Amino acid sequence: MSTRNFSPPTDDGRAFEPPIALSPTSYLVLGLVARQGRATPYDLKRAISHSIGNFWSFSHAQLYEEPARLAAAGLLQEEREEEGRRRRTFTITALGRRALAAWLADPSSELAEIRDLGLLKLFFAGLGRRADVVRLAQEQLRLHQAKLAEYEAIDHMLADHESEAYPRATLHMGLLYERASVAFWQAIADDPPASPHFAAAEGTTEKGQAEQG
Amino acid sequence: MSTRNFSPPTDDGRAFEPPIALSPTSYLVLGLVARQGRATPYDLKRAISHSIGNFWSFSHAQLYEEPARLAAAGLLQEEREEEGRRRRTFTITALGRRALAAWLADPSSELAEIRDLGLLKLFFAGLGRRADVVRLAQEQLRLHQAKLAEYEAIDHMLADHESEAYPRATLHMGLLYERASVAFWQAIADDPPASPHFAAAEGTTEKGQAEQG
DNA sequence: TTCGCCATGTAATAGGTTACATGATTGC
DNA sequence: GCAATCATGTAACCTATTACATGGCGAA
Repeated sequence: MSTRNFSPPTDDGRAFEPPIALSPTSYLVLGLVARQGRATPYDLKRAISHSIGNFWSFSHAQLYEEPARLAAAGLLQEEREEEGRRRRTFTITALGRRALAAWLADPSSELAEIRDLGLLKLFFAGLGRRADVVRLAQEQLRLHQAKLAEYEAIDHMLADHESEAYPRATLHMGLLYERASVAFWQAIADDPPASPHFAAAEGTTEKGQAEQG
Repeated sequence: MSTRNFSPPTDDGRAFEPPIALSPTSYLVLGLVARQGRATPYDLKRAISHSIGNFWSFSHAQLYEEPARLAAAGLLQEEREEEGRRRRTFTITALGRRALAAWLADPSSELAEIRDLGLLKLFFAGLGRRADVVRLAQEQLRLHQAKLAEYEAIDHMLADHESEAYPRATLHMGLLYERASVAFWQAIADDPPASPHFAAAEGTTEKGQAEQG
C-alpha cells in the first residue's frame, strides 16, 4: 500500500490538501467513523469483520494506531474514558469530512490486485503432480462455496436497510467473484489441464490419460 | 504476507521441513526459477510482468533479495559473472525442488483477498455525492475493459504452448474476474444506488430521482 | 563517443503482523 | 468470587516499497 499525497482531481471547488499522508487504511478508518458517528477501535473491528474485512483485511493493531494518528492530525477527535477500560472513542471532525469527501470525489484508483495463493499454486501446478491439482481445486472449491453461501446470507440480511445500499453493492461484486471462482475451480477439479511434466512424475490415473503428451 | 512454517499436509511420503521460513514470495521465486531453468533477477522480473504480476505484483527489489536468501539456504544455487555486469544467475537445487513439490502437494490455502481501492471507495460512496459514484464507476469500467482486452490478447498468444496450460488457466480466472468487473461497474455507472445522504448534499440530477427517499 | 536507457543492486523507511501483556466484564 | 473470555493496548519484528545510485550497453 503506497502512502502518497493526495492531489485534487477535479475542479469542483473541493480541492483539499490533507495535513498528513493518507493511505487507504486512513480512509477506511475515516469512512467507518463517519458512518458510525462514534466508534472505538473495537467497534471498528467488529464493523469490519463482516463487511469490508471480506475484501480488505488487516490486524486489529492498526485499528488502534491509525485512529490515534488521524486524531493527532485533526481529522478525528478523540475522547477518552477516565475510568474503567479507559476506552478511546473517536468522532470525525470537519477537516476529516473534507478529506473523506475529496477522496470520494477522486475517481482515479488503480486496479485491484487479487492475492490468491490458490491461483499462485495453480500457476505452478504443471511442476507438480496431477493428483495435487485435483486436491487443490477441490479444496478451493469448498472454500469458495462456503464463502458464497456466507455472502448470500449477508445479502439477505442487508436487503431491508436502505442506508446499506453501497456496502451491499460491494457485496454483490463479491458474489460475482465467488460464483466465478466456484465455476472455475469446479472445471479444474473435473478436468485438470495436462502437463508434459505429469507423465514423468507418476503412474496411471483414472481419467485424462488421453490428453497427456 | 505471513511468513509461516510449512507443515506437511499429506502422508504421501513427501513430507518436508524447509530450512528457512518460506513465504508465498519464496515459492514464487522457486517456481519461476524451476520453470525457466536458469534465471537472473531481471529475467524473473520480465517473466512476472506479463503473467503472475497481473495478480501478484511486487517490486523488483524483492527479486534481488529473495533469491539470495534462498540460495543461502541451499534451495537455489547462485552463479555470478566475474566481469561485465556481474550478473547473478540462479538455478534450483534438489532441495529447492523438494520444497516446491511439498508446497504444491499441500492443497490448503486461504481465500484470496481482493485489495480493490475502487470497491473500497464504493463501500463509502453513500457518504459522498451521486456524481462521484458515476465518475468512479466509469473510470473503473475503463480500467477493467482495458485489462480484459489485454488478457484476451495474451490468451491468444498462449494458445499454442502446451507447457503453458496452467499459467493459461490462471489467466482464464483473470478473464472471468474482469468480465464480472466490467458488468458490475457498468451497472453501477448506469444506475447508481440511492443514498439518503445524496439528497442533502446536492441539487437535481438527471436520473434516479424517484428512488431517493 | 557520448548520451540515454536498460539493467543491477543497496539502503532507508514505512507499514503491517505477530506476539505479548494486562485489565474488565460476564457467567457460573 | 473465580474463571474464562472479551476488550484494549503496546512493542518488536519482519517485509516490502521507495528512493537512490551506479555501471554497462546500444544507438546515433
